[in-house]
Amino acid sequence: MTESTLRIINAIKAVPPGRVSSYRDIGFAAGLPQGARQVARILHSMSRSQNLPWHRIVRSDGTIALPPGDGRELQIALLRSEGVEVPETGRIAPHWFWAPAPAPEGLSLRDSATPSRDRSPLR
DNA sequence: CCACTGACTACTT
DNA sequence: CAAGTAGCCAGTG
Repeated sequence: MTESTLRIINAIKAVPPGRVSSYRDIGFAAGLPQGARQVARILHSMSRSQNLPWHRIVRSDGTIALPPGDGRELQIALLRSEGVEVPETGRIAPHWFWAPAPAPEGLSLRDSATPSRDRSPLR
């Protein structure tokens, strides 16, 4: 279990009920701007043992990552029970996204040297 | 130690 | 819109 894994876990736990966050934003908050897949891996393998609010994490475009029949329906139900509006289209509006707290100091998340691509807004 | 793997993303056809 | 491509990097075996 690495350092960054712990930060990712903490970032996930910090998402409040009734809001959602994305793999990408969690990665940013944990100091891993390119760590979306690591966030996904952690959710996949540790959500149970670490008691993570896995259902509050969606793709950066607002769609649900889980395929139908593999928890997708449950995730939608849980989100709706918290008050999050999940339209029939399956795309959650940006309005429900929670802005993660910046990572602790010393961590260079967004390096300003990197061009436009790391902070491009939702499509 | 090495080689996959993938609850992702951004870009390009 | 849909489909294909190229990076990403912590787990897992």
